[in-house]
Amino acid sequence: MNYATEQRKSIISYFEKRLDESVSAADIASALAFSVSKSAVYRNLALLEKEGKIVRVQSGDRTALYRYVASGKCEGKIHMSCVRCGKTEHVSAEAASRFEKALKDADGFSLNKGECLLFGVCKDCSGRVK
Amino acid sequence: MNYATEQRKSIISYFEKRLDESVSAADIASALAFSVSKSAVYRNLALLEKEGKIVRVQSGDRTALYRYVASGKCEGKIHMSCVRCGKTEHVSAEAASRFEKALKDADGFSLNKGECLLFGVCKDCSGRVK
DNA sequence: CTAGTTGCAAAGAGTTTGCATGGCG
DNA sequence: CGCCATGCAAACTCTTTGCAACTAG
Repeated sequence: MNYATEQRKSIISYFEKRLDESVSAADIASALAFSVSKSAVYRNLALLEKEGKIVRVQSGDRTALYRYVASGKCEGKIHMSCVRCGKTEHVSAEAASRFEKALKDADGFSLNKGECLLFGVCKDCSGRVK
Repeated sequence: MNYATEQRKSIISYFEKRLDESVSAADIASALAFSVSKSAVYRNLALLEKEGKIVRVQSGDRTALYRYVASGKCEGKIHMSCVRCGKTEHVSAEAASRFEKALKDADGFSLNKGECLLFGVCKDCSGRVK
């Protein structure tokens, strides 16, 4: 099962070029409009999510965003998104693992780091006036 | 502006009875079906969000969830949601503030704690077999 | 050849909006 | 009385699904 179709390859390669970004189904569908249909996009997103190659994350509005994790580059990374500029970055490894441990110890909660998206104001924006 | 209509009061009182829960527009609309219309629910949610009385949080699927923060009970609390049982709890204050500080120091990122929802497995579920 | 996959269009779910009516202050 | 808010239904957006045709293995 799971054929390597042209469509699937296009979608994966789209993700591979955007390792740190969270992209929506619409982003993919419009970028690949000539080679992949909208339904194939949705079906492959569901498949890839089930395989654990991508992770669904929150978005300010109500569209689902997906991030590619199969490359390992974002594996186990907590992402933080700036509410001013929208940029998304990784939480530094030390802060993340210390927090993970604290959560485990204090609350008995095992964090799924890759699924978490934090909100706040990034370094670049905290200087600026609102 | 912002009249205290019966509908608005009903919605706020609905939230006040569920301080730690994240509720959807549909939850409210069906609970108050006889006194508040669906559009009034959505319009009031938008209003309350703008006023900062409720916060919108992520949900596994694509429906928006809202949490009441005006009571102060959840103010500045990071919430964590169990991906197995769906329960949502507060991250203990120490873990949260230590993490907040680490983020600030290491990454220059100012966390909006109230807007964050973490995912993982809670104490009760981590014992159980999947 | 067979099971997984695709496209298209239609169906769904959740949310938003236009408009006339109703109610708070 | 004036302005904001409500109800209802229609409009929208994003996502899912049925089905026949197609294709990777």
